[in-house]
Amino acid sequence: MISKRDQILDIAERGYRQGGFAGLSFRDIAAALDMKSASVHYHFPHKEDLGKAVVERYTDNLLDNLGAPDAADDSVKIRLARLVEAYRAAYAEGESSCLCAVLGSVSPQLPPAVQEAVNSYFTRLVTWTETALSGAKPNTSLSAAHIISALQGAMILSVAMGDAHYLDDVAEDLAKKSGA
Amino acid sequence: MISKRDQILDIAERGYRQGGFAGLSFRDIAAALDMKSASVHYHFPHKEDLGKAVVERYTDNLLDNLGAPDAADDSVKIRLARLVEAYRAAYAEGESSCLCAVLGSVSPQLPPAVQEAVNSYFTRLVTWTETALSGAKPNTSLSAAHIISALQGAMILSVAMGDAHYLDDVAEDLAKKSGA
DNA sequence: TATTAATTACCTATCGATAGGTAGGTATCA
DNA sequence: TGATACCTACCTATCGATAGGTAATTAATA
Repeated sequence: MISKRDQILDIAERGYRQGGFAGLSFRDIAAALDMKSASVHYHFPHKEDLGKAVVERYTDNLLDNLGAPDAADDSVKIRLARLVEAYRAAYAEGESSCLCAVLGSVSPQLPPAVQEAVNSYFTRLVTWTETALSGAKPNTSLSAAHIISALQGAMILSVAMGDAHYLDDVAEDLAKKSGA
Repeated sequence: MISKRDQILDIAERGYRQGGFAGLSFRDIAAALDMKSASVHYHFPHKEDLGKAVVERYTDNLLDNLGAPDAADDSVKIRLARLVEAYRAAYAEGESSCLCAVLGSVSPQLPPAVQEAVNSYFTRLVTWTETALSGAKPNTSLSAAHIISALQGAMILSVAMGDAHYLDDVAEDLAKKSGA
């Protein structure tokens, strides 16, 4: 049985990804769970608390799914394929953006704790990708920041145009460049 | 002398880029221009009208700055440099995202007219880039969608991390790949 | 074991602030 | 005189947040 707290986090994550931080209210969440907004405040006193918790859980879940970036029995290609697949799956469920693309693009206007959580998301993800890349042939034009940028951008294009092919193209391109 | 309508558009563009569509109100705009919110409604009756106008002007301005994508006396490298420079300049003034990255990422929740304007932005920009790219050596791994994705993503990283180097790196990489 | 104390997870009701939007009046011009 | 560009004054709906209360569960104690 899934705790009410986690249900709130689920609704909030979906809501933020679809409409941004300012686009989802305590009442929206309460309505979706058939409860009162005051009860949502019980679990997360301030909106900043909720935003922070959503982003942190999102980050932890993603890194869990990605697994170790330095497992000896994985190739660079396999590691990057896991990364790309995570983004494709995220888009596929609900045709919505990466949470941290949505939030990161308006970072200056976010509550400090949420800002920091988003910052941490990107830091951890770039670090993961850098580690995953170590051992790649140096002549390949792959860099961690470039890969994350390309995925984030393609996700936005796909959402804005309602067409997954932008993300698919980047996936294919990355698969090719990461060799056999 | 700059018309009040254009001043509203200026404020709205900056506001949307920093805080998203839901993050800027008629009252915010009025306060910034030392007028009343009812007067903003005089120029743009509904928020949807304002959003649409902001995106359309943004798109037109960008394409104006980019110039013709098929001028005979320009190389592919020069054209792409203009594109990249437009994005770097957009970030530099206010360290804020591309308007259509902010809006596009929450597209499903935007008023229809704004959604269409954002869609049109990406369509026109990808078309421009495709034309600008024609004539490039086919062995280069450059595609219009990839370039736009990379720029949008890097811009988000730069805004979220408060560090322009993500955008700079993509710029450098693109310059290298587009040959002499 | 029975009683008490605390805690959990909600509720109703309300706060001041703010959202988008409107009706109708007023000053300034061609 | 009529259009333009504002204004005052207001509306309804919603925002995040808080106060105060209640039933059910759990922990501690006599």
